[in-house]
Amino acid sequence: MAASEYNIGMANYWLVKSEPSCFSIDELAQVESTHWDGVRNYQARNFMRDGMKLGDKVLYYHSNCDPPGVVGVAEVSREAYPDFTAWDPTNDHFDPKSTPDNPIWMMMDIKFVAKFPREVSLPELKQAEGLEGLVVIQKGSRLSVQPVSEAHFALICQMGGL
DNA sequence: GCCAACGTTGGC
DNA sequence: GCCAACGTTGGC
Repeated sequence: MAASEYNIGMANYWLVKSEPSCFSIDELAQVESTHWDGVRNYQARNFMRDGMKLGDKVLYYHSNCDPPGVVGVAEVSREAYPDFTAWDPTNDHFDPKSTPDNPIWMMMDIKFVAKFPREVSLPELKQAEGLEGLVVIQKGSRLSVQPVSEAHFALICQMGGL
């Protein structure tokens, strides 16, 4: 199922990507909770704004590293609100199209839940039986916030040793 | 570091 | 509205 076809109202499980050199699962564990800012993709924003509800569980994925993969679980601790980093000209993700009166980008808060006893690498995800259709294993999948089915979520947690 | 895939921008 | 050019993502 393509992400664009996903029925937003039914999703309770998600996957977010972060480069560990930027913000790793260990850093999330240390700060307990953080705002998930800097998303500048409309599809990802729409998932945050319209789909992600308080308490929804989130797979935490490390991208752009070796190996990439799912490293733990977080949960939504505050639903979408305007991403104020878009209004700051000194911020890397500054976007002059967004203003306090008409914010176009959203962020949310997530909190740490658990780190997997073992990382589930991207090659493992691709090889696993039962993960067909998982967005992150599709070729060219760049979406940084993705819906995940309940069955896929449960299987990946099991693979990670939770 | 390379480059394919993808999203966005802007000329027309 | 089309599409070429461009910038970014992220696996490899």
